[in-house]
Amino acid sequence: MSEKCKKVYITTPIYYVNDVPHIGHAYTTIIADTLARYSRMIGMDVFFLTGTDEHGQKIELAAKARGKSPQEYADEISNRFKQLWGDFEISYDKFIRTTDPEHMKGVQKAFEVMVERGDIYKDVYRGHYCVSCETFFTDTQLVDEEFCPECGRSTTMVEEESYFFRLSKYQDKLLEWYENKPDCILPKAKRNEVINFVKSGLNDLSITRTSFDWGVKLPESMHDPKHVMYVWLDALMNYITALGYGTDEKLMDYWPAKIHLIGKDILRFHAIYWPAFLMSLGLELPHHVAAHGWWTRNGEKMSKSKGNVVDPREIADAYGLENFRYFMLREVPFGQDGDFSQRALIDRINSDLSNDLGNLLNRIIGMSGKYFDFNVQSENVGHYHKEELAEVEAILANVEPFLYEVQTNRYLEELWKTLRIANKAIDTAMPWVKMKENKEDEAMATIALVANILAKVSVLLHPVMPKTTQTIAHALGFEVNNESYIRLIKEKALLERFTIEKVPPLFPRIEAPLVETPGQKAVEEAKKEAETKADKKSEAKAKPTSDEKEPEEENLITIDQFFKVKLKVGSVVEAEEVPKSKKLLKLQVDLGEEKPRQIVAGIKEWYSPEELVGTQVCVVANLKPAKLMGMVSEGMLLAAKDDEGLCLIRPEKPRKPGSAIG
RNA sequence: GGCUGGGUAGCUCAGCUGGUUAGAGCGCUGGUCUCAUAAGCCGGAGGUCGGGAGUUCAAGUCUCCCCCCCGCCA
Repeated sequence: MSEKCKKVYITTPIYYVNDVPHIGHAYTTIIADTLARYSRMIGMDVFFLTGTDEHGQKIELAAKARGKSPQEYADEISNRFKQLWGDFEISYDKFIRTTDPEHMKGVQKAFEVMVERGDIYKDVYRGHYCVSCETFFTDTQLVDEEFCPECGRSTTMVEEESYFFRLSKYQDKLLEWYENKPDCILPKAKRNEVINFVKSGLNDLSITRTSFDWGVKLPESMHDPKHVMYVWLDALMNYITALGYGTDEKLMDYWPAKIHLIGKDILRFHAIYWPAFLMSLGLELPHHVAAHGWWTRNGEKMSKSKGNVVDPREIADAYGLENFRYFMLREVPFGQDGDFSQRALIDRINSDLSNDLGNLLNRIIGMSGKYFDFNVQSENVGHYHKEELAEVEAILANVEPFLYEVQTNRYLEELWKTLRIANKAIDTAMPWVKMKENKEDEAMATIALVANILAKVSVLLHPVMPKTTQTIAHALGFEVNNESYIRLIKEKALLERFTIEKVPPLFPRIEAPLVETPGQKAVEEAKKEAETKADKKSEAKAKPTSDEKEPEEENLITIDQFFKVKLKVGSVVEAEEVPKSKKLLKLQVDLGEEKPRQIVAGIKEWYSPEELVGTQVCVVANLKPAKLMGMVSEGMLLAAKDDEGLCLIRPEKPRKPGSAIG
């Protein structure tokens, strides 16, 4: 952050109220909170925004299904977010809702400006509409030119009057932006994706709808009351309406945003549409759009249907909010997906927080108490520990950029290097030996060195763990704030003296998982993991070379879960090669339904079309349709493969097409 | 199918413009101190750097081909 921009504006996305808060929301918000706290600590004037996105047909319908008005429903979910952020002590300055009157006015104002700029025109929107999903799709999104990519049902062509935004007009300007500001999109790898997308050509954007009501109406000046704004136009504008755009603009000098934190799923909207809107409005572009990855379970995306959703509140309650924050920010490189497991969380807490950080404080408390009645002076640190000091300062002088690039994992890693230096210094200097030799100055210098390192780390760790670091600071006899930041970090100074206070261990070690809910499966697994681990330890000592078998790592499923997969016998009625494909055959398979299913299978290397026709196969019948080389595939064949090749799994005797397998 | 980014120790990953015995953290393991939360510190175990070919005095690091994974697009 350069000196000239003292104002720092940080945002999370506004969360859509069709879902209650989950770990992904918590992750984004905690990153943003950390950046906001850091910026405040170093003396910036920070405005930190979060909120909820509440318009759109989905909300309208969800409300109706619950017998509520959209507003009632939105209020309810929006409150859930507000409550969670309250409980998580998120330091936001404003919580915006797209149903706020000021926001809606601001969006209308923006619409008018875009019209004046000649960037909006009226036309007809043609799209393929899936009644079941209530969603429009373009030609290219359709599967086999007809079917819904979401649910596989057939779609109908619908035409609707709509206003369009001239996105195409901004293609070159966007490319210039990406070119001139290499770090406008973080992480860098994502930037290429965006550039590619833009280079491939931008279509103008349909930005209004007439098919539902729950949204921001067009401005009066348009005299077109049947249109409402499409959700993305409405939603993205929150970043400026929150500052009063179009109403009371006194906060607008926080613009442009320092950083928009988002999940990778909404990168396109933030890296393409949003900057184009801003250009149209004649506003500056944000400095960074930073997209993070997902939290997964065993590599799979969390979802309600899989029952593997992790509740952030539950984890934070069990393990401590700040430990949880530390874990999320330390565990995974920014932009990458991270796998959540209690094992990983526990390992982080034990090795990083208990062993390295917490224990260091205890060592200081122990020695200072025993040898110096809890009073330690730093006067001889420079004399006895010049090298360690220099090493630590060199590391700490270079950590800031990691935070700006949202490389929180690297940032924390660097801080921990200094803790290692501190722990090592104690072992090398051995103050207890020095005390016996009556070298009290040296012993005190070592303790003061370590106390200073811990003090500096506390300051830089404060944005991540606000309360814990304050506890550490208090135990050392100081306060984390802008003043101590300037003194300890900016000026690289030492605290002259420490008045140490004995506190109980900050991070008790955790032996076994503390939570039992993230899906029954997950619990058992976590328990088993812990037990195995414990067993291994004790067994290793008792009988080092036992031939114990590793317990099955595979996840056991219940019979109910198995029966979710509908397996059926099918007869191959047609088969043909897929041109240009080395692997694929296109089959028509009779599953006893009205008409045969089309199944595209990667078996060309092992089977010819001729030998398949008339034979029977086993088919996964309720697989979501997929599009392979432009052809829809409505199922999957069962087959076995080893290094000698692939063979199909077939019924031993012919069965009626459609017979269930189970 | 097109285009990014990857495939490096059990795990997660560093390795810039090619150059001495390929690194870190965690895990495992041997040792050691005692101020400390059975923590710390020191050491070890050895990974054909996805496969193959090539360029070079020299390649994880460049070129070509192939295999596999993630992502974006079609």
